[in-house]
This record gives sequence, structure tokens and C-alpha cells, in this order.
Amino acid sequence: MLDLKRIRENVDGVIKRLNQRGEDFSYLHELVKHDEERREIISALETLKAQRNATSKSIGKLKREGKDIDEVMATLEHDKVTIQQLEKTLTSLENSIEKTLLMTPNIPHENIPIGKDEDDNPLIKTVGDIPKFTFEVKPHWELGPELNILDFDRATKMSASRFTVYKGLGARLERALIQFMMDLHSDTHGYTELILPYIINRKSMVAAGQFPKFEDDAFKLVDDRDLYLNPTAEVPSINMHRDEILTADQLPIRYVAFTTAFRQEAGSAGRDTRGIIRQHQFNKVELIQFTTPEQSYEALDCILASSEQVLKQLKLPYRVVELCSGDIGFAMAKTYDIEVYIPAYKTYREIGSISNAEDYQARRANIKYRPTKDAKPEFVHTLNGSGLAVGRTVVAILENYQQEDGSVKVPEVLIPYMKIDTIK
RNA sequence: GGAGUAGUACUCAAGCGGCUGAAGAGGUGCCCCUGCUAAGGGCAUAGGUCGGGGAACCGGCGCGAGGGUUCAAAUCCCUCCUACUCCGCCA
Repeated sequence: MLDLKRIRENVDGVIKRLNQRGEDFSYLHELVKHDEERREIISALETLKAQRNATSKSIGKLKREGKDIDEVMATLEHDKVTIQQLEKTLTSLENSIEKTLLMTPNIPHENIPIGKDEDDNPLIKTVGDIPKFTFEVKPHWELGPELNILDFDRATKMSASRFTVYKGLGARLERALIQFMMDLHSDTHGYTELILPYIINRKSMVAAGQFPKFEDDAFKLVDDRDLYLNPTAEVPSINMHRDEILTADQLPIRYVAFTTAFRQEAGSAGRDTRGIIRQHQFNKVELIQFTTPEQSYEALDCILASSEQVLKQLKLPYRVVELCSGDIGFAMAKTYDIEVYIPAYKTYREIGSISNAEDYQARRANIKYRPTKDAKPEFVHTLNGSGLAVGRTVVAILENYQQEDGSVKVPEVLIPYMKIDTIK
């Protein structure tokens, strides 16, 4: 959520920056008008309430003294109606302001590249060499069933499309990757492990910025408690500290969480229909940080480096792009995507996303910290990054490590977890 | 799933329509006495948020959350959430 004061003080500046996202945010002028009205009403209302409070108090005294109160009662009766009317107007103004703010995305960081869509995302770096195959490569959706480690048909039978059964060494590979990533981030990079609920309430979804705008992409439980399947560990993790005031020495807080993520993929019908690139259910290891505003961009680089470390150790070729203003996520001010090379596509595909939300989520989630012992609380900055998407890592390994005979070599760092060196 | 009980400030806890913007205790902070590994005394301690103001300050809201009754609610009514106890079931 954006700071209403910031919008009020510089609407045109805010709109100009938001418009870099490629939409029109001039509706914020109306928001400012509503805000002005709102403050006028508050002033009037508070004067009336102060009066009423004082008078009501005096009634208590008069009554105890046995004096007549009819006259005072009459004026109060009149004020009561006025107060009720003003309150009604105020509530509807506040609701409309709130609604607008919740639907307005974060302001892109001032230094991010301006662009329309993913084609305008500048390349930051490329790491590792694209493997040269002396035979025709197979896509993972062929390798998987042939090795008897992925089963698409049976998954559809027991569930629906976009679900997959991992079997034998496939299941082992998934589990090994999770273990490897969690160990790396907790032991080497200093993150605290979390195991989180997979069923999330609406408030948490709103706080993280998923709702109300992206409700269609969540799986809603048929339940009168308004609960949803976890779409990414970012959501429960950010909500760890919702409505809390942290102390400066608690920061930065670093969490690593493995969760299974569930997504409707509502806008993606027909895309990536083969294989496990785009599933309704997938595993992901996520890195989360809560920092002071001063430290957040340093933390962003730090998370990026930690995520890259996963691919470096797996010896998978990847590149890093920075998202341009038109491609950046709703709640984020700046984002890097890590893309891994996928031989079947002969291109790089997103395997992780590392973002700084600055104080956008912190405002929605009301997460503050006290810079010094007696200072006023300020909003923290929140960051999140994949470390990494496990299913897509499986794809990258199967395809990049495939051999001519259809077997797949196990990356060296996974051998201790897999306890074998070849999937065949 | 059935039957209860409870949610008040950092913590414990009193209050059950106006004198409570919240007694009391603990904790914490400052000060005094004393002087040696103890303790005694005094004072302070609602944070947060919103509105007004250059500021000191003033005001609104706040007793789990949201509604309602009333001139006035922590206190009465309704809905919800959470925790605990007992029974049943269960990994």
C-alpha cells in the first residue's frame, strides 16, 4: 500500500512514476480529493465529539446533584444525529480510499529500466556455458516418463491437468533438491528455517499484496472461513510479523521456508501445457528478509547472490535479468529474475524471482520497527526471493544433464542426497 | 463433534452504564538513602493511530474484532475470532 500522505503531497509525481508500469493512474487525483473531504469531515466530527464528551460527562454530575438535565439532553440529541450522518459519510469515503489504495501497485524504484514488457528487461549477466549436445536432446516430458520418474497421465487420473506424479528417483530428486537448498540457505547463508501453514486467511493474502487484485489465481477452500491454499511462501512468511513493532536489533530477519505452492494459473490457459514447467502445485524454497529501509537494497543483492549460489553449485547455466517497469510485480519496487537454460526450449526460463517491496507490504501488513529505543516506529522493508523453484530445477537438471542413452547424470552436490550418480 | 470458561495496558489483575482515558501489584526508567555483593524510600510509566498546529501542545479513536442500544459502554445486546478445561474421535 502506498503512503496516502506521499500521494497527497505529490500526486503528479506519484502518478508519473506509476505510469511507468504502462497503465494510467490518473485516478489518483480523485483519491486526493476524497482524502481532502475525509480530513474536513474528521475535523468537524472531532469537534462535535469533543463537545459531546464534555457535555455527557456533565450530565453525570448534574444527575448526581439532582439537577434538571432536559435542556442539555435536547442539544445532545441534535448533535447525535449530525454525528451519525457525518460518520456515515466518513466511513464510505474511507472505504473508497482504502479500496483504491489496495488496488494501486507499488511505485517502481527510480533507477529501474523503463519498458513495456519482458522484452525490455535488460540482461544483467550470464553465468555458465550452454551445454553442447552431440545428440538430439529430449524435453523433460519425454525423459521423465521414459525413466519412469514422472507420470503425467496418472496424475491427471487422480487429480486434474497440470498435476504430476513424481516417482522413484524423480521423487528422490525433488526431495534431494529441497534438502540441498534448505541446507545451503540455513547453514551457509544464515537464514532461519520455517515450516508454514499451507492454508492462508484473506487478511494475510491482502497484506502480502495478492488480494484483492489477484484473487482469481488463488485456490479458495469451500469453507465459510475464507481460507486459501498457499500461493507462495512469501505470503505466510511476510505475515509472520504482521501487526508487530520490531526492535532495531532484531533486524534484519532472514527466513528460509520450503512450501508447496498452489496456483490456478488463471491467465495462462494454453501456455506451457506440457511437462512440469507450469503446474497448479509445485514446491519452492523461498528466502524472506525484513530489513531497515537503509539496508534493503544491500539485502536484495544478498538474496540474489544466495539464489544464484544454488544454480552455481548445481552447475546449471543461467542468466539474470532485471525486470523493467512494465513487467515488475504488483507489490514490488525492483525485481531480478533468474532464468535457467532449458535445452528443450533452447532458451532461458524463469526459475526464481528476487524482489524488494520496500515498505509496500509492510504498510499493508503493518510491520514496523523502532530505529532507536524511544523513536517513533517506522515501516520495515520486506524482500523475498526464490531459492529456488524446485520443479523447474528438476526440469533444468533432467534436460541439461541428460546423456545420449537417455540417462541423467546427478549433479555432484546432489550425490550425497541422492546416494547415486546417475538416473537411469 | 458435544459441554463449559475466559479474552482489560510490557506482565498479572480490579472494575460490570457516568466520579475509570482505566484501581492495585510486578516489571522497567530516573532520583534519594545506604554502602558492599542485599535491601529501603520517592517519582514516572498507553502504546499506537488519525486530525489540527511551525512547534510546545490540543483533540478523536482505543479494555480480543466488528456491529447495535444509550445523551453516555470495558461495563447491556448480537455476530465473529482466539485461548483454555472436560468428553468423544484421530495422525
